Amino acid sequence: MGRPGRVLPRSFYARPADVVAPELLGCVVETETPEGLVAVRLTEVEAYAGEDDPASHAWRGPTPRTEVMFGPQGHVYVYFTYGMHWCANLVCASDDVAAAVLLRAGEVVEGGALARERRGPKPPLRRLASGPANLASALGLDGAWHGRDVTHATGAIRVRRGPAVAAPELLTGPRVGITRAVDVPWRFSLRDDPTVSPPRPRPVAGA
DNA sequence: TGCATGATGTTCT
DNA sequence: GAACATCATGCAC
Repeated sequence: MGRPGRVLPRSFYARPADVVAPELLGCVVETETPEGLVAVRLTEVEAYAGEDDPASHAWRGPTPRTEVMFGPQGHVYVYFTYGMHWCANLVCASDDVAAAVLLRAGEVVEGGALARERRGPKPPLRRLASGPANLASALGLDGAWHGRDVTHATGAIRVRRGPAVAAPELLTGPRVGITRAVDVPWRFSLRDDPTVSPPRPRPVAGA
């Protein structure tokens, strides 16, 4: 009974990333593996527009790494960064627009024991899936998941619609951890939610 | 409580 | 060879 609404259809993702992103807040990402099921309610996401967005990995056109974003929407783009972390995006828009939404943080609502096992004993509960690499880790996501379809109710990864988020609970601001297009307010999060990762000061380039 | 820094490897110039 | 959609730790206050 704890399950939220139905699995989001492909049409949900067939819109610009900055439209899809805020609507993903409150929705629940589930991964199912032999180890068990983990479900995370999204509290923080970021939109990346593709080739028109200098901050996007797809900015310079398709590469072996980013070609999933140039494919059909409703798939997951998983990338490895900083030599040790996996991060996950949901591909949006249309086949010829490489837009995606980065999953930045969430609240573990099911499978807490398994998420804890994956993340180790140290992090407090609210930080099990706080931050894009932590979220991916809690869900057990890695390169093996790259390109998978998230729109099938029977798939190993899927996204369920959550309760609608009221406007006052929605917070927008600049994206985190990037050096280009830093002023574009495409970070979306739930106000006052303890699982949202703190904004960190950007390095002052050449100050 | 908050900032500075090291870890660690893939991707692109 | 440099940059990178990050995280945890350590030290200062």
